[in-house]
Amino acid sequence: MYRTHTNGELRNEHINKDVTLAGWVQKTRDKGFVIWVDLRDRYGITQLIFDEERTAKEVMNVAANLGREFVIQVSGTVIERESKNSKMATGDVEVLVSEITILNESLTPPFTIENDTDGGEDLRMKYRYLDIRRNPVRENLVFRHKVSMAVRNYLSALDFVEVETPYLIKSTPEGARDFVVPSRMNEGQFYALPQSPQTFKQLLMVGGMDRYFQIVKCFRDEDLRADRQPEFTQIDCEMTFIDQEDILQTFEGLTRHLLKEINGVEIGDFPRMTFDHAMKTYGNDKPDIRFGMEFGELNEVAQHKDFNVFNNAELVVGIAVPGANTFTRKEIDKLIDWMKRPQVGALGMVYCRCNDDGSYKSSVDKFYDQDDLDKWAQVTQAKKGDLICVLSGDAHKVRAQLSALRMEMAERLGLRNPSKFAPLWVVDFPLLEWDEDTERYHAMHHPFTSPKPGQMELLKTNPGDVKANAYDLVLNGNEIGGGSIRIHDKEIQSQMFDYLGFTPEEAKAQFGFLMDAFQYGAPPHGGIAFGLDRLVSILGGQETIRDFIAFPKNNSGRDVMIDAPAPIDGEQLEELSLQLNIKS
RNA sequence: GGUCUGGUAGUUCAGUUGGUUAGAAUACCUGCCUGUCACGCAGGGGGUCGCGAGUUCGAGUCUCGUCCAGACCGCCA
Repeated sequence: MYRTHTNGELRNEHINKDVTLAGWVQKTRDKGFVIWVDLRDRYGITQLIFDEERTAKEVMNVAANLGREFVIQVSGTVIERESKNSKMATGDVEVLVSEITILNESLTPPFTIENDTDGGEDLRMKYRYLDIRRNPVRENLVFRHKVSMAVRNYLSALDFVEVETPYLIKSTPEGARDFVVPSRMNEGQFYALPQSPQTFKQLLMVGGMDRYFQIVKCFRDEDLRADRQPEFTQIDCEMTFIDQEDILQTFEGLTRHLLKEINGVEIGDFPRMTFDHAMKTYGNDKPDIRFGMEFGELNEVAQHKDFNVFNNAELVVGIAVPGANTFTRKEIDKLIDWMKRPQVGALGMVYCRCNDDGSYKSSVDKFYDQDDLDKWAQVTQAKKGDLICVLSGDAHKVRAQLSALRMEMAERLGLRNPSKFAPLWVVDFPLLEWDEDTERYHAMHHPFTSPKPGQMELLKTNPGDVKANAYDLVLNGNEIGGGSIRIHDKEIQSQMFDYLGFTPEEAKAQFGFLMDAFQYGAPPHGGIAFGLDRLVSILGGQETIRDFIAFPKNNSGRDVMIDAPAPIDGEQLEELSLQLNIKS
């Protein structure tokens, strides 16, 4: 037996007990006459004591030569400490060691194994197994486990069944790039790793499973972000004989349950907002509604003066940044530069200080008098002390730019409080989205999404206006889930593929299996998928999902610990009938 | 594909206008220390300034290229 207790366990009531402990050496404090060793495991730290009067010389010698992260096993007696440490759970006691075994030595770790490590991101990823020994990382993984279990328990209680779907499937041109896997037994052919189990879960509904979920890895070969990994985990769900309202109710219930169980936060009915309203009011289809700064459209009050920049713009729109009239000219100029960076792409910004005495001072006083500016303030709901920021130009672009400004200002003003939770349903998404590159419409959600009832005809005349039975769940400005009511009729599905530019042959080759299935009594169905990594990080109050993934990839999609991806040897290529054609 | 930031001791960083032997903290090693818990004290070792080229009497510092890391835009149905 390696241990009788963990290192988080011993208390006053264990005094005089003989115990055996095992773990890692966190730190040794060698005073000569006495040596203390902090012994660590997942559960905590227990102080060991070696004392020249009570400890055998050989044992004392071993203790004096312990290094950080050595793995040891000790036996001894629990004793009361002479000086207690109220900051430690085990701080009333220590173990007087009589036997010690070094189970494994350790090199000096390249960074400190402490809550606030001195190690940089890079190094921590390379030695992730050491990083995982640190409390914050370990706690995040345990936190993720708790969320997963809460999801499984909640959905299982509602008769959802977790079914595994295959990872080796078929590549499709829609959506993100696929990761592909060559097939040795089928020369020149490739599997693709799923971007989501979408078609399989629909086939499970055709198969009569009624309610399905799966906590499942998905794969997308696209560039990474702080909140985006090439392999990520979804809570994938699908239900039969339901309409949109059933889905929203069910998964609002799940989310409310998680917020309560995990965060102890009680939230009533989630607000709902149409896609159009979200874009108009927040410039964004995933608005953070923890704070205001709603858009005020100023075309009526700001155009038809002598200011041609506004007169020529499709949209003039502004926000009132609370309490920001204290910004100096220099700070505002810096902000305008920030807005002009290519990442945001604004051409300029007009501002107006709302003075504490009720007067206004704007960067365009030449064109607008106090009455004009007062109207701006009314439209943007600006109060005394605020700073109104106004952008103009192409409506689509300007909304995106103002949205970026809104989020940046919220960040700077500390309005993005991670312990506050503001969920929101965004509904009535457009079915289609115009793609500039290919000059055609493509599915905004995916090609299996059903249009709103009675809108099939509109597809022929105004495809961009067709709304879909599609919805997103937004939490604190992050899309944490999205789904739709699916098409379950072969004819409508064929028409949809047709509108999306698939020839009947292509549609049959790629999704023939699904349309075949629809001919055998496919029931009405729909579902939703949550991004687990993102959900967990938001519930955990943190920004990056990497901290909640045991072995994440870096910015360029590499695993720096195992050094993947890596070349394969000629023999493997030969076996797969592959030849490399590397340029440069 | 693009924009920006960074790369100096094991680690985190400083390094002025281009100028002596490149520093600090921490980690590591040695010794001392009768209750430590961020122990303390004394001493010590430790550098391909990411890599390559250029400018210069002289480059950690300036220029160009390149590699790596991070954030963002494009992309992510």
